[in-house]
Amino acid sequence: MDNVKISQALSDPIRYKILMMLVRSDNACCPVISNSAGESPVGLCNCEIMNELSMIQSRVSYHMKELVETGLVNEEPRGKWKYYFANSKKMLDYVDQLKRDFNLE
Amino acid sequence: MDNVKISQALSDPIRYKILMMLVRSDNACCPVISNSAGESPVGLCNCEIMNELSMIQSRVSYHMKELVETGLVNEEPRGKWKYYFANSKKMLDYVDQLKRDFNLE
DNA sequence: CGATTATATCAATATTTTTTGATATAATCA
DNA sequence: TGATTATATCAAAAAATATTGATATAATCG
Repeated sequence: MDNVKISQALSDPIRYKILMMLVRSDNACCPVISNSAGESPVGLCNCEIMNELSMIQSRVSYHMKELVETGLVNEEPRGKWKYYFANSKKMLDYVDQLKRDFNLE
Repeated sequence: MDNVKISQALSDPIRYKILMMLVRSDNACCPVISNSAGESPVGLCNCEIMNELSMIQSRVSYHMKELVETGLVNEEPRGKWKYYFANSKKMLDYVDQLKRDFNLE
């Protein structure tokens, strides 16, 4: 199920942290941009995450791919950078499904 | 963090399914019992889960231990059986923490 | 254009998680 | 009591994930 895959994405402390960073991201090391929804400035690029978490580049790339694959994160290439945005809609869907599956509230 | 550990518990399709079964459990293969909160009949024993999911006993044991360790499931030994109950409070805590961490709603 | 910078991917390794079968414990039943 | 039944645990194997370093791609900068 979709929720299992998302739980799996959230089950790594690094990815969980990155998601929180994205949610809270304002502008970054990289040039300030708007996302496609016109909100501005939001998003983080790989390099920012690397620096923030002191991780090597391929490791960041790997985890971002995992996150993007679940839909929890959207990406937007911009010049030589790639920006990432938290997808709140998807997060909410996850929570709502949990509530349904586990009879909450 | 606690939420990472819980996500990890939810990230296995079998455990996710068992949780749903527990939430929906009424009475079972084993004698009908009440849980310590006096609600009755609820809970499932190992054997029920084994049969339902066609899993060997040690595998069920392993997954139940994982679930109990997160607090998502409570256990109650009763004679030679062990009954399991979904802990809705813990599930709600998880959801609430998600909302806070990811700025939902 | 060539050099630099950002990111992706790949193969090898390491680590973690899951599964199995065997054995242990402990309660009930006859 | 001994036999049976339910569950736990353990060691080994299998499978899945994560990490690293190397190399590839592709955009920008001078």
